[in-house]
Amino acid sequence: MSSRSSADRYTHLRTGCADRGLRLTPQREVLLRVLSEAKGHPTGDDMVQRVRKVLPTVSHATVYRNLQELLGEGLIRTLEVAGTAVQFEVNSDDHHHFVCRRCGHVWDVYLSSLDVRINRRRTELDGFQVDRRDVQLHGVCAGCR
Amino acid sequence: MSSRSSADRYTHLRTGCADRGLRLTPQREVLLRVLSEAKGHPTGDDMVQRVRKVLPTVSHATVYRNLQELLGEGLIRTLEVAGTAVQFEVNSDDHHHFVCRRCGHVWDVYLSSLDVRINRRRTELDGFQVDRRDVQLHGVCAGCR
DNA sequence: GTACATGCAAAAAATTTGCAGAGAT
DNA sequence: ATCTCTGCAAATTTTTTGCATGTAC
Repeated sequence: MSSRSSADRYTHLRTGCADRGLRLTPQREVLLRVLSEAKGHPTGDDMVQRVRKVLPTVSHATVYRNLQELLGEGLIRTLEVAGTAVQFEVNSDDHHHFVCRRCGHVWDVYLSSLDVRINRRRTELDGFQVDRRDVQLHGVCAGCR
Repeated sequence: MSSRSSADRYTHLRTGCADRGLRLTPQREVLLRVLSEAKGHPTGDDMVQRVRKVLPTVSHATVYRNLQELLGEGLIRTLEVAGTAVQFEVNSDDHHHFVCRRCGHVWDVYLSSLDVRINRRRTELDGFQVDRRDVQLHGVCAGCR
């Protein structure tokens, strides 16, 4: 309900890494910090730039590899915005998104309730583990109408 | 409810283009056909290859430009799968998706009901036009567990 | 000590752009 | 005649890979 603080997010990511046996290298540590402090929806390259403010020699490869790893562990997630680089977001608040199909901008959407009922007859998900339900509203924002 | 046929999808796309003043060039016509017949979630480059089966000289630029245009008009949509090319899908059935965070594969999910209530106090969407509500389930598929 | 992580540098993949000419209305 | 659309070709952007070296545990 209440927004999680940046420090909380950092702790959550750090614990998540530890639990999964991911070592806490300086590069990864800075990335986690950057992620936990991120507002909006930075791209992979954004992240490289931000980490470089602290560790100027960090390589693209390292940041991208780490992002992939965190994604695979479910610690961060991505957003779909066609025609741009993948945008990342830290798993924290339970919020959703509106994406404008004209300008591609993303707005956060908070729900007061969400009821999703899967049609099991038409959907094959046996043995699947569902960790998250994301709602994306698509349309045209006020500025683009 | 029932699946729309490929011919119906094609008609829908073609009408959509006409309504918006998009000319029906041979290249665009083949692309619409390819889109309407697409199973799964082809990438931009997939689409180039498929159009080239009919028009071998079509350029990347043309296909990508057209995809962007159709996206902007809301006639097709994209899916988010980190670490892959953008995947497209024709606006047709009212289905949703499960994305495996390990292998990145996408499964179609059909819902028997969907109730989304926006918290207006916390969400600023005044003057926004919402055309679609997409649910993405995230987790780990049976094969990756 | 050992598996994991990084840097480097290059390659691969994906997408966009400018411009001149062709085609639709 | 005009405005849209295309092809070409190159550039840009984004992401990944292989391998030798370094380091957290």
